[in-house]
Amino acid sequence: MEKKITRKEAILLVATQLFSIQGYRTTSMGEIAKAAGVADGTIFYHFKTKEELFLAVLEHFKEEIISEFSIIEENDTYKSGLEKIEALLSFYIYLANRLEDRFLLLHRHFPYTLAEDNPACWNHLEEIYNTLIGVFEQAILQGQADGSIDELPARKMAMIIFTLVDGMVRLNTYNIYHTGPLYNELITSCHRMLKK
Amino acid sequence: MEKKITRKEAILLVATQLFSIQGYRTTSMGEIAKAAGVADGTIFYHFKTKEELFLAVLEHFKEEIISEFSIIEENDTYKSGLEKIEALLSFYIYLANRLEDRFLLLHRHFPYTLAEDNPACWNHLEEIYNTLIGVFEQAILQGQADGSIDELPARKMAMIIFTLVDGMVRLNTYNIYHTGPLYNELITSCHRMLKK
DNA sequence: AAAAACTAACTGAGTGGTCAGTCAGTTTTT
DNA sequence: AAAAACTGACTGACCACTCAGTTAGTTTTT
Repeated sequence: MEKKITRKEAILLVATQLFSIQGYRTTSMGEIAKAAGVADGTIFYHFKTKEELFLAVLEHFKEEIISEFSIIEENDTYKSGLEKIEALLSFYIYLANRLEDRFLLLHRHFPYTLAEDNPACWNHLEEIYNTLIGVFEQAILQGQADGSIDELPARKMAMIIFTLVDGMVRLNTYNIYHTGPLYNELITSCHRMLKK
Repeated sequence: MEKKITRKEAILLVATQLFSIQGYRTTSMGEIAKAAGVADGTIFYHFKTKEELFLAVLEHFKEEIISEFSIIEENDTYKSGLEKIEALLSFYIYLANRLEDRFLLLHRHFPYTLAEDNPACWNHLEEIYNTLIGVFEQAILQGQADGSIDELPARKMAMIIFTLVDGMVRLNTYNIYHTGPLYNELITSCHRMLKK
């Protein structure tokens, strides 16, 4: 028995793709309606405004991110903290590929502009970043406990590593450089940065 | 004797700021005209379309970047390649602060979307990135010659380092985290990455 | 069991507003 | 006087959002 997708879910799905790929301003509500196979008015029945629809998209992504990384966190069978960092880097790149459109959304400017005067938006973004940076921080702390990682400020180093891997994902989606061939250098660089 | 600014220059200046801060789609030609103290039609006298105005802004930024880094390249009195990397990291952050709006433009999505079907735009972006990455690459090669930097693939490591600084600048402008306190960790991380 | 009443989901034509680009005419420069 | 620079009212296209009404399904009444 297939669970049949509701119209509201269809709208949210299509909106995620179009907002991500084309951008918020560039995507019209009519376009979303058409792509979702729904009348223009139907969107406004489920989501009061365009902004509210966008926030629903962002909230859904937040929940997805948290869920993905909590699975990784539980399944914690790495030998050392340093090895866990390497595994997390791989997973981050894998996830950014699998959830390509949502990560693209995170690399657009609109969410951050909206966040300036929309506390709900700001909270979603903060939770997303806290999750993404948090996993690296935990691995660093673990590595410092087991002796595989040097005594460096854990949170700050986590931000450095996040910045690096996220920057690579971003550069890749912008199509200026293909960062795929940089994978080995990413791993060894982080290794050199952290090891005792 | 002040060199008096032409109307065309005034339009270009205002357009740079507004496109950077507000975004391309969100900024109307009327808004630019008003801010530049010029009639709506005047913009179209100097720039045929909005897209052409944007390209002029990007081209101007490209020339600015190239000029800034060629000065640094000439004034080359650092003891070792590794020390030059550190100096370049500082300069990058200093420049990203001084040319805040133009760097913001580089972190928006529109230029990359436009580049997909506009070769001129693509060339501007490529030259900008080649300049930014090139300076790090040269410093690495120099460091490998003088023995201060390990034998790693120079171009790839330059991209890694660029990604790291640029990602920090970007994270900072998005106001989620203030990356200023990460400056020391940035320097030491790059040092650990590269040193023999 | 049939009819009536009610309800949530949905529709699409219509509205007011915005915006890139035009153009006929005016002002400034050479 | 000719050319170049400039003006601002105007146009057609687009867009977020509204709303009066339709449809399908459920509950209540008879």
